[in-house]
Amino acid sequence: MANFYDDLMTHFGYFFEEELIKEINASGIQKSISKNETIIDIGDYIKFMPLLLKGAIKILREDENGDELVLYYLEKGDTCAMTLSCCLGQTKSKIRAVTETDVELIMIPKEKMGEWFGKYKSWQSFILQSYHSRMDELLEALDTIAFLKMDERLFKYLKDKAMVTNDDTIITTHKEIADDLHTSRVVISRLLKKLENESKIILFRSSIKILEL
DNA sequence: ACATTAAGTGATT
DNA sequence: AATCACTTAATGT
Repeated sequence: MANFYDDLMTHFGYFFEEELIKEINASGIQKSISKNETIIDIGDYIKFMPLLLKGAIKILREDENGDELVLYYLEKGDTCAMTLSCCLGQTKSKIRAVTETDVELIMIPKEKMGEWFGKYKSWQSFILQSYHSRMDELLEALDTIAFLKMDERLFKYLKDKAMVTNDDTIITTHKEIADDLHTSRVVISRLLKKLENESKIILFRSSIKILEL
């Protein structure tokens, strides 16, 4: 008999009243997803709203040419603001969500969202707060792109990545980073080399160790 | 040993 | 910062 009541309590217990936790426990579906899976794609209709229990999810935007750009990461205790607006407005997703690590989450049927919004004050403020913090992160991402140079963006990207994976060694290739930051591999290779000379990182084949956190 | 993939480099725009 | 063309090094079969 699968039950995630305890997980719920540890991650959301301080936030939600017990009644609500029980409701989530009753109507949510727990899912484990392995790393690098696309859980929501652009154009998808969203039927569930995810509550993240473990792991991290990368939120991406894609342009007409299929080029990607990372917007922000979701961590445990977070939810995706996009699903909120999609569920409410019945529109398609405008972002892609890819698991950055192995992930455990609870899927909540979208019908419950509106129902709980009126019923539980804690749910209401949770949704509102999520919106707020997602908006902040979005603005931060915008600032990063608009005002920071590529080398600073790159270092911030590495630190963010180390943060969400809880590991100062990042397993990735220069190509992948280039795709995430929407630039070319050559540029990343050169900037990484520069960071290495500044003793901020150490480069290996297919992995990078961050020294300055 | 050979092919493939990741990373480094110089030159050009 | 992007692109090209090429090299070198590590890995896979």
